[in-house]
Amino acid sequence: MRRHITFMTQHPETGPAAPSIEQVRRQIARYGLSADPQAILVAARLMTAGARLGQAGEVHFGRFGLSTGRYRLLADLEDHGGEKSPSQLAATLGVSRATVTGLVDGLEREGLVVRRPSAEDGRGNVVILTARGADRLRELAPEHFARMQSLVGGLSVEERATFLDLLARVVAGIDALAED
Amino acid sequence: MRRHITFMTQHPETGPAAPSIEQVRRQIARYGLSADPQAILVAARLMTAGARLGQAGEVHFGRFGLSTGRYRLLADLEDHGGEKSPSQLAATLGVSRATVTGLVDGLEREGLVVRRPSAEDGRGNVVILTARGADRLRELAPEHFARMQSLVGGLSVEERATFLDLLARVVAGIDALAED
DNA sequence: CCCCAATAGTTAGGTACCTAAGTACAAATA
DNA sequence: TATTTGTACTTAGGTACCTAACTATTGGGG
Repeated sequence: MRRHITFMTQHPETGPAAPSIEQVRRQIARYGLSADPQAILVAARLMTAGARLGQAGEVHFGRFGLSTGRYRLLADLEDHGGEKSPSQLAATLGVSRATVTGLVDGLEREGLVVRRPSAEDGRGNVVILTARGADRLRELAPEHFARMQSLVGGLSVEERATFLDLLARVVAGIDALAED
Repeated sequence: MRRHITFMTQHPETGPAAPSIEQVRRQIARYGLSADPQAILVAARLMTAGARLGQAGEVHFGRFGLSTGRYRLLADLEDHGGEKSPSQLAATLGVSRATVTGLVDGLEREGLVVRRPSAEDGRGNVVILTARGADRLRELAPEHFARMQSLVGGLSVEERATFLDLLARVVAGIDALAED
């Protein structure tokens, strides 16, 4: 039971080419810098992997008539009893309130959530998961979790633990990328 | 010497909340599935990290009046002698030709590249890196590589090697997410 | 020699993000 | 009590992606 999805149905086949260590060395040399090629390579590969993963995620969720952002909103909503304000959603999803507005717009068009004015706060809305929305989540769950699991299926339990640890430490360093 | 950048100048402060193992367990239980919570957690964290890294990357490149996509195009161009067709760029960057059209549009507006009709192929263009474009790359290189390096600065050389290996194996499994 | 399929690039429409500005309402303060 | 400050959400405009459709040109097969 596939829906009218007009995006992300073709396999792009491509995916960003992972940079090679030689390419990195060449770049560093070109500007006469003293950076560690291995470190740069790891960072570059991680960014490439992140982009590829993001694109694959869109294809994945597209199969269910959703996008990554819409799925995350729906799942977060269900995790919170099916009712939450846009501001709360923005905070836990880590996106701006404007983005939540857009996501809810789309989900509401599809009938997966509804907006109701907040009882306590005259300024606020409450986004409510509909039965249709809950159905959609239930429907995609088996395939979703199976695919997520197969994503890291090539790693042993110990390797996954190691990966989780290393990943967390890199994530902690992400702010170094953007800090003033 | 910062440029007229109107996007991504505020620190969003937020960043997607990393899912907890309990949250994952709850989701799996809700649908009566038998997925391995640890595996799901790793996959979810990786997707979150990818998204965060992508956003941080935009902030990073925004400091130089560029975006991740535009920087990658510029760098690839320089790596290739400063001249390449849009199709070739699309292939190595792993994006669609339509996306390259948009990226080149922006870069051409800024005077960092120019489009010239191809001599061999009447259908084709050649995108050429301008002196201004090369200057921009040279200008941002020190800060760029320093930040990239500090991104993985929390990892030892051995850990980085391990991370690179594990990452490659996960990337190899990415297609499992989107395959038919 | 001509036609037709394949390719190069652009355009149109859609999605997710962002920032900044605008509107409505709440809460704190003078 | 009136004003000011802060918060909630939306809207406007911008960027990067995507697919699908369209134009132009190339190149192979009848």
